[in-house]
Amino acid sequence: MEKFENLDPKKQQKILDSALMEFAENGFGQASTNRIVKNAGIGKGMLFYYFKNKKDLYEYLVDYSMNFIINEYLSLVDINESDFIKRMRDAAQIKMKAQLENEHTFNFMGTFMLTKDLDLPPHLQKRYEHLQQQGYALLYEGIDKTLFRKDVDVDKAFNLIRWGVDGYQQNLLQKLQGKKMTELDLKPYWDEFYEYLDILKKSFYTN
Amino acid sequence: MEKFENLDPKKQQKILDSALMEFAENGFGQASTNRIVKNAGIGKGMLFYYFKNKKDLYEYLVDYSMNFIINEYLSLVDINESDFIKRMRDAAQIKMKAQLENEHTFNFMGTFMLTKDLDLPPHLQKRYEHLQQQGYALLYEGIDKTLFRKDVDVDKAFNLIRWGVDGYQQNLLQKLQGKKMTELDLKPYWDEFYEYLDILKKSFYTN
DNA sequence: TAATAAATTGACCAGTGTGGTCGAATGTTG
DNA sequence: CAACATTCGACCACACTGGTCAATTTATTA
Repeated sequence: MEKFENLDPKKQQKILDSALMEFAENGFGQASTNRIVKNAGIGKGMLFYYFKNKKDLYEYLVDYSMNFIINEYLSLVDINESDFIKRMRDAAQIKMKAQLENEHTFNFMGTFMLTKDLDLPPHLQKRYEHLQQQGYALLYEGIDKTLFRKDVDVDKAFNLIRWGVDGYQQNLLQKLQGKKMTELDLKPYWDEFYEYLDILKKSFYTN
Repeated sequence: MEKFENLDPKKQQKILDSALMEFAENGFGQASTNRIVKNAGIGKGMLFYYFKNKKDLYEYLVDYSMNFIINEYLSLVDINESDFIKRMRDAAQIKMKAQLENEHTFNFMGTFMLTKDLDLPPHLQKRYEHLQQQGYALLYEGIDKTLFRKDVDVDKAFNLIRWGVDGYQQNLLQKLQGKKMTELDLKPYWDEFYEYLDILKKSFYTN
């Protein structure tokens, strides 16, 4: 494992990306180590020089992805912002940035969370539950419910805002798919996003 | 092909479900005919007695799925309903019903549409484009825009409503996943859905 | 009932891909 | 030079691939 971590970061990332992609698209069982090394541009032997076997590699990826998502997303969102829409705004921007910088990680984690085709060793399982809990807190903890309209069920407004934000994000990701991220100007998209948020605010908050 | 269509419908469906599932989960290339026959509970030979090869089977499934989605979903939505929210309500109910009755078809069509790992023969390609067009019309054709609030961009309201409806539907499907559909009482869920729609109406229509 | 036809099976085929190993070659350091 | 770390891909036994087909069971007809 240390072998892999002392590698040239560029190469490291290429291997990670290749593996994350392969597992995300095919699940653990159907994923092919041959394809991984081919797409990573390394010899077959190296993969098993860095990781002792397929499962070991997979668990490393789970660990890596969870770290990434916690460090580059969840822990960066200000949980003290009690205005739900503002918090969603921050979260969306942070998430989008992380997602554009490392889409394979998010894809991998996404399919991992909803298929779970391998049971994890206890320490990873623990960390996974912690991550879920942190994701939950991000959405629901410490929100100021007094900002919402009185004539609308707060939880429902909650969900509608969430679905709206997610919908826009999904939409944007699809539009940006494949685009080179270098000097990609996101400003107009954020402006549009803010307009959506204004509408949501006008619709679900007391004005 | 006629061989397959003259089969006992129960058995027919079991084979279809097995194949739809296999292709949906693994794509054309990675899908295994061995797994298909095993899960369908038939001998290997029969599959190639009904369909001349793997590709033939796949194309049959595409055709079948498109027919299903058009007949049991798209063509049942009243395109003359000009109230967007009402049309979305109808569409959601029809779609949900179809989806619960035949989830594998929707899964298959879903992954097919966004991966397209096989190019279709022209007549299927045509039908596919027609289906996309029908899906578009369902959302955008003949909507009465005067119902919307004047101080909110109509297209954005459009999208927010769409995302809200999709979000709820997604949410509901997940909750109902695996549940037996026999005597499954959807009424409370539709009631909840209507409450959401009321909120959307209150928020985005002129009152 | 006997004869014919249709439906069904799974062992079998050659070929491809599997996760993983290892001896040899190359690079690095002292 | 020697000792060691890194890298490769041919190679392994084996599992699985899409597809075939002789043999058998089942249904239909005469």
